[in-house]
Amino acid sequence: MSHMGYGCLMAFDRDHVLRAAAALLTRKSTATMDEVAKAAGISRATLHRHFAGRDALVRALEALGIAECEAALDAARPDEGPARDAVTRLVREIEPAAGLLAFLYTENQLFEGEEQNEGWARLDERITALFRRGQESGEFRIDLTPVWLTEALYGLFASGAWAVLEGRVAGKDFQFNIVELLLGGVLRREES
Amino acid sequence: MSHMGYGCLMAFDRDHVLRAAAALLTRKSTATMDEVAKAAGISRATLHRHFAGRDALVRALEALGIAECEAALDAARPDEGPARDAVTRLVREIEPAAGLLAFLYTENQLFEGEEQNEGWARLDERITALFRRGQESGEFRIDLTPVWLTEALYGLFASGAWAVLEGRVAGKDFQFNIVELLLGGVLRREES
DNA sequence: CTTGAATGAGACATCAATGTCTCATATGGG
DNA sequence: CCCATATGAGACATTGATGTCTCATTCAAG
Repeated sequence: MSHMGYGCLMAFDRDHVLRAAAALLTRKSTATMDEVAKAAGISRATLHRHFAGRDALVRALEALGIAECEAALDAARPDEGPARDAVTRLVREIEPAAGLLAFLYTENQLFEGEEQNEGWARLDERITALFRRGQESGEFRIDLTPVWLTEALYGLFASGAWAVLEGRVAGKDFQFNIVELLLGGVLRREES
Repeated sequence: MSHMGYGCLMAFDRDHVLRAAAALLTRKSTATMDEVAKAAGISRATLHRHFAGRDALVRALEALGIAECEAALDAARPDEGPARDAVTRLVREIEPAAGLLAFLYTENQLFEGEEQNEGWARLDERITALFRRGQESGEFRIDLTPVWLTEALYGLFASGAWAVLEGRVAGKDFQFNIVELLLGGVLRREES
């Protein structure tokens, strides 16, 4: 009782449960608590003991998604080197979280109330800053706002994640597809 | 009674109701039948008389979205002129339906059962064909598959619609933002 | 005016998911 | 071995949305 810290007997792995929930909800955003529990391999009672309710579960997933994105941003070193390379690194680092991100992106109920997690604003700011840096260095065109580019990047993440999920595109092309489309666009160019 | 065709006394405007529902559900995808009815300015009873249930309503919205997209494709003349111009026309024509499209795009329950509306497949095919035409004519790069480009276009539509809805980007920039990003990409180029 | 049709308002039953509870069981530590 | 703790299974009440029903009202046509 003294130190009930993590790791005593706990057959319960919070991280594992969250990831299972994310994987399921990415495919079926209306999944029941029962289905989530089943997907995580635990009973509904246990799921409910650790997450006060569906809302709390979604909030936890939101926090997880934000944390993974921030970690990805850290790992991508967005302030180093050419902005285009930083964008490439960012997409690569965020790829494992793309499914979760796609789910959260569509869970617009999160953004209904005014009490939205300020983590999104931080993320937006960091990604926006990256695009702005690319514009100021002359690498990126300046007629598309950094805010729009950030939104578009989210959309491409969602599209990419779903396209892979449904088997329309190969999972190994995820990074290539997003980076090449975002940076280079569709038009063919004669260039270096 | 003889000819109860549309237009007798009907204060009920099916199209108006569907558009109100689309506008509401685009912002709050979990809106109640009650809220939908209120948003459409009719009673829940009437709403229920014309749409057997929430499911039927969503199906009707799906059919409306597909019809609008097909109309947009027709109007865009995807087989005429340079493919890049056809894409530009397509984005312009589809813009009014972008919000509805974004809602349907996230309503992935529609694609759970195997009985998904074949209209999507037709649309996918037509848009994919446009990108393929651009590749074959040498306008578009060939290292991004037409299928991915189609998925990405959907994602950009959703991103654009939401960004406008939340006031992050100006509505008048919708077409420009999407077309320029999709065709030209972010990288700055020295060119014509 | 009279009539038929559609609507609005509200009552009502139904149903699914949620949240809470109890109890039996297993498991690890002392 | 004994105890504490966490879990699984399931019963149970609650809640919110849904779908159905009735009835009064309105409105246009005849």
